[in-house]
Amino acid sequence: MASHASGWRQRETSASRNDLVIKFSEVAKHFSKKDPSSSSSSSSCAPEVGARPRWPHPFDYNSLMKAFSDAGEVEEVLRLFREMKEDFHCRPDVVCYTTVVDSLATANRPEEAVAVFEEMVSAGVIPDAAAYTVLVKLYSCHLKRFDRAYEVIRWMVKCGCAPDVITYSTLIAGLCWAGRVEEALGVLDQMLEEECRPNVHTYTPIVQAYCSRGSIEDARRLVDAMHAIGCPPNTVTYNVLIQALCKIRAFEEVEKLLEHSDAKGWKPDVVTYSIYMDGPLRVRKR
DNA sequence: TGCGGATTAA
Repeated sequence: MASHASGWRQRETSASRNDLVIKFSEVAKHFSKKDPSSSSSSSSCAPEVGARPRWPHPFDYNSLMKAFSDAGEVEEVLRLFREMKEDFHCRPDVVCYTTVVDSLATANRPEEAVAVFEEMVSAGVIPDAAAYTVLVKLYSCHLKRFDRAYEVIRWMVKCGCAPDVITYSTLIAGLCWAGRVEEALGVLDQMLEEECRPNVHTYTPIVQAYCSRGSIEDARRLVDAMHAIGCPPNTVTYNVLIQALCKIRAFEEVEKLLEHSDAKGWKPDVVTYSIYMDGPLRVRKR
């Protein structure tokens, strides 16, 4: 494997192009074997507009609302939410409220998302960590209102609901996307103090932030540190790093990472090869 | 048995 990538970098030969085609077809075969359903997108799994649950119970409503939410059909989510309350007098529970709030937040309808959260609280439904985390995501990732995000976390603590890894990782991701890496590292420290163990989802956005500001050395160091502290980077983490390395044309290093992927305990996927092939091809096109 | 988290792109 080491030979073909350095081939692309050095010269444009038909042999290296053939290698690329062969590699690609291998990868394609691998994925079609492994996951026969991967061709169907999430939207094709969406229920039909106007669908109703079999039973007017929160569980059934939520399953349907979630399916519409995943498909980006917010109006259908809201229709079901209204229907369960008004037509069936079926009281939504935390899970239902969280699905609706998240769906609105994702659809960039923050005011409505907050209104539904408030409705939940005034209906006497106690938010859990997932419900609060959706609010943290809204303020941190969507609105970049970090003051509000911190406020939500203080609020949940006060209500006796401890923020968990996902809550903190969500906040960290928002900070990283906003370029506030140092602050994200502060949140990481806070997690450690509270003995809330970070995982790959916590570190990967930080790796990403380092990469996007060009601090590749910091990214490399963090990836190594993840191995050392028993939170090994996975394919997503490596994809982030590989993309940054391709951008600075460090194809030899990418090649090494791929070569040692087995030993490091991760497997390149479609995204990896898509990044990997795009890099050298883009350079060659110049 | 149903809710919240990180990556690519034409």
